[in-house]
Amino acid sequence: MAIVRRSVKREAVLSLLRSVDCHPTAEWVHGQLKERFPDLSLGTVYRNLRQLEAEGLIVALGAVDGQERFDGDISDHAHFVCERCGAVTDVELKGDDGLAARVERELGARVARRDVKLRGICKSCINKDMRA
Amino acid sequence: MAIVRRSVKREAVLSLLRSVDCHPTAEWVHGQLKERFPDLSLGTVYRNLRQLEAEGLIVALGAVDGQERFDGDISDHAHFVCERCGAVTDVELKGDDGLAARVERELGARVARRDVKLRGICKSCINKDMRA
DNA sequence: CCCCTAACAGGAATTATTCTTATTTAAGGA
DNA sequence: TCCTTAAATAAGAATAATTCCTGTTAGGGG
Repeated sequence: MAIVRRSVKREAVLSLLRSVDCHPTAEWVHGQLKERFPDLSLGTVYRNLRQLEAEGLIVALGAVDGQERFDGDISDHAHFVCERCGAVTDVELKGDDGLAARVERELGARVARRDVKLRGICKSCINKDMRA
Repeated sequence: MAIVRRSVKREAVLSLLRSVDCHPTAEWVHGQLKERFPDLSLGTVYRNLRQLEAEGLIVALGAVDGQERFDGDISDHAHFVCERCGAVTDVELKGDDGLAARVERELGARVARRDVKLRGICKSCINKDMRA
């Protein structure tokens, strides 16, 4: 019988990601959990993030300014990325546009997930520009 | 008056990107152009790719397997990314779904571009799995 | 012919991420 | 409780894509 060990630290990474609405980097996660686990190493955070992603419990959103972002919300939704400050905001996606089905038909591929990102300048960066 | 110097190498990078339908990495571009410019350095390729992107003449698609991919086709279209072999395929996008407009309204942001990616397994990787 | 500036090669530096190794931990059985 | 075993870990080394730096070259305007 497979020994199923739950890692307390991995659970902590997962629930942290689920509890925030930002889209943290590995380093941010490490900083947050350092309080509760003073000996937490950055390598452990990376390893657990990768494992959680492999299990489909979290999603990697791609790098913003050279650092990977993670999302604990695995529901189908889009993201707005501010190219000025790097902030990532969730955006509701209404229904399926049939794109995945079309790609499966036209390319003979199997589509596992879609990833919709909008890039631009967020409200607060626009306001900063005004004041400048 | 601004001195506008055309860089032969930058032009070569741009027209190479425009002439292929794959979505190359900087290293691939460097390898291709090495024939014509034996002393071409990888740093120059990176610099020119960045500059072309800043000018809006090419698009950076985000990293696949740790390496940035570039696209010389700046028309609004989606991409299918094979998670097995890393191949990137263009997918036509039919019209605007109004998402960008909704985000501008709801978030007060300015949306510059949308980026739609589908991930999964491409046809040829599916076939490889069959044979295995 | 002389500046001025962009462009360049070559290589060093940076840095996010992964890998390695020795160690610790916890679960389950005896 | 003690032992076995495999996952989990910390710490730090290693990797590798990308950027930065320095000295040099070359073209165009004046």
